[in-house]
Amino acid sequence: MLDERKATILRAVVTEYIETAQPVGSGHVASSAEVNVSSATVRNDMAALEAEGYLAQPHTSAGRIPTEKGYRFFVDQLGGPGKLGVNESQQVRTFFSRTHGEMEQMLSDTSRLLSSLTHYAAVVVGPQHEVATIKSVQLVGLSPRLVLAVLVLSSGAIEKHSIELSADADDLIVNAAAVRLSTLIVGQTLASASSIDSQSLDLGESADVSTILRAALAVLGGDHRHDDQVFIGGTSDMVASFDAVRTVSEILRILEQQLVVVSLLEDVLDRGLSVAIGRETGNEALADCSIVVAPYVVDGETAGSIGVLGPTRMHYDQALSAVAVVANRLGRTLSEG
Amino acid sequence: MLDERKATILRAVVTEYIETAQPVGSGHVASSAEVNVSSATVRNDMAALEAEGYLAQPHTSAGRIPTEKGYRFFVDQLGGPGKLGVNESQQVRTFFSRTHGEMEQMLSDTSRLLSSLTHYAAVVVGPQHEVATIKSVQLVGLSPRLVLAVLVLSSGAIEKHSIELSADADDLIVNAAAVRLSTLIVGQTLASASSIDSQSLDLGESADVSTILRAALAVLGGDHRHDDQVFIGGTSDMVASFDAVRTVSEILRILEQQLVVVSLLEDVLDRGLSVAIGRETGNEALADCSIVVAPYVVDGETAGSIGVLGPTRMHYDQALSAVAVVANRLGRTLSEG
DNA sequence: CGCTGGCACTCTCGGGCTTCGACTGCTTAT
DNA sequence: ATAAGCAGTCGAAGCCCGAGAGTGCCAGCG
Repeated sequence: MLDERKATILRAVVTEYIETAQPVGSGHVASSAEVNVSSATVRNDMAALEAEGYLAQPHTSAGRIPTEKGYRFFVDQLGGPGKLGVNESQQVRTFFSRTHGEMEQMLSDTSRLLSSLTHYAAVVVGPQHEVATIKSVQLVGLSPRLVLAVLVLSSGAIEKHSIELSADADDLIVNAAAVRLSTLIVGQTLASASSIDSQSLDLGESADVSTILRAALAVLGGDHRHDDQVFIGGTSDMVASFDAVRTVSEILRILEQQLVVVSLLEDVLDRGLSVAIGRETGNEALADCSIVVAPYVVDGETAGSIGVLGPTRMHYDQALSAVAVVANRLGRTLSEG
Repeated sequence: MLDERKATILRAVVTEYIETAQPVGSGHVASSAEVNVSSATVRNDMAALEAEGYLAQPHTSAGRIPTEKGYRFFVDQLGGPGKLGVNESQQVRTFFSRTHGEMEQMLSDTSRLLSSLTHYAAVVVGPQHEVATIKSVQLVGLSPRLVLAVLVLSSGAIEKHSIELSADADDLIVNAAAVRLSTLIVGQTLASASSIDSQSLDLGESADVSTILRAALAVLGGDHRHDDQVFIGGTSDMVASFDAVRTVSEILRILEQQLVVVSLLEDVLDRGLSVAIGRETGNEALADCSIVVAPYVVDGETAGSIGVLGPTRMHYDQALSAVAVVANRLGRTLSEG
């Protein structure tokens, strides 16, 4: 597709533009170390690259800027994440050696780590609950008609659902229901628990108990996509990469919708990508942004994903390695527990 | 301090500046409805107001801009929150009539509501756990040396703490400890539970059980300030009020530090204020921001606080009423449960 | 004595103009 | 094919100037 020299020139333009945010002229490229031809030759090739859609000119007599296609080529030929700098890998190492305990805290800290590594916004999507098994279930009556179901999952995550009853229930009944519920679902995964047919179980129970049981199972079967835990950090860093407040506001609006963020990451992963550039993200408001994603694996299963969101002129190599390393370590750390 | 006319003029300048973000000249003020003197007279008074520190001039031959002192006077003479517009109160009413269930969800939604009412960033600090009583406590063994303590509070909130043991513990022992722990702390408040002297209780227990108990009580006694739940919404709206990306980035950096945000609000409340203007916030990075806060009361006790963060040229009356109304309704809604 | 109209002055903002410089594309020579 | 040179283009920066908004001050008026 592109001969070697054109590829080198394109690489040089992208690198330079990422660094300076200024259109890159043929002179700069020619004087760069990797290119050993005159600026005139570079000009010819750059004109060809523009014709093929890799570069664009803001206006005549300005330098060239990479298009999305240009970034895409650049990213593809990087060929996977490289190594992290020494400071960065040190930072990752000490982070994961110190971290322990509460999962939320840890995921939140991870998003901070990732944003501090990349200086872009970092997104950490917590493990899907579907695959975790239920360690314990408890029903607590908060008021006569309000019962709280508290699930503890093997991952250490906690899920709670409130159940509103149409009739008062006293503690004895609630406890009976809790015991029965435990025998039914402890040890199962959330997914299998939620598929229990509530019709098949009301044998031998009192009416009150089975009412609660049915309500509880119905709640469990509800939409678990809302339970995705999302941790976003480093928005202030990312913002500094843009110069229009307008753009910033739009990006923040996206980030405030956690469901959108999650599906954004999943979409990218589903398409088998680890980087989405500009409109590839599938979101018009992110036309000036790129996303770098990686899934992380806990106990052999893909559990969740992490990613960074930055400008299209992102330091892709650093972002790729940071995301890859953190995803890897995060998965390993969560597997140990 | 200020005669009636000067006060009216100051009011007019502040109102106009909040609206337009442009320096206000004597002509505009003179032609406004409340002022019935000539622009020359207004000029004289404005010069006096500037000398007294209420107004400032970006440069000669520009109009005047309110200083912090000017805003302060303006806010003080507002005399408490006014009424909300009909659309807004309708919005609040439908929100609180629909809301129910999970506390986190509700607080998060509340921050969305507040930001949509004001178009500024909204902060909702969840109820302090100290005052809630413990409804239930459960110990779940996740791995041989890792036990998760799950507390359900009367407020419906859940607290979880992981306990790392120095020796393996099997389920029987964990269960025994859980039972004992329940009798000790259920019904108490978190504060009183955490003050239980762990020395006084190891009578008659097996060594394993009392080890777990001591560890659990120690964890409960830990720093609860980290447990403050903070929900921040509407940053994208707020951002639109500023024009320098630099400023925006600094403000976001503050908002990312939830502990800072919480103490910011509490500081303001502690000083007996409901509005902090510019440097009054005590944070240099918020020099261009103002904060409007209100505590909310659950079951007669001050439980938490809500607030909005916007530019110093904020619509104070709207923000004050929105915060007041939402705080009121939120407190009432949480009291019912 | 306070208010007002008038006046001279100041300073920013925007348009128009010019210069400068960084590019490009093309043509021609090697 | 590559390089060198050259003419042409276009934005950015500087400059000037006029318009406009606003001020401060002063003198006169009720």
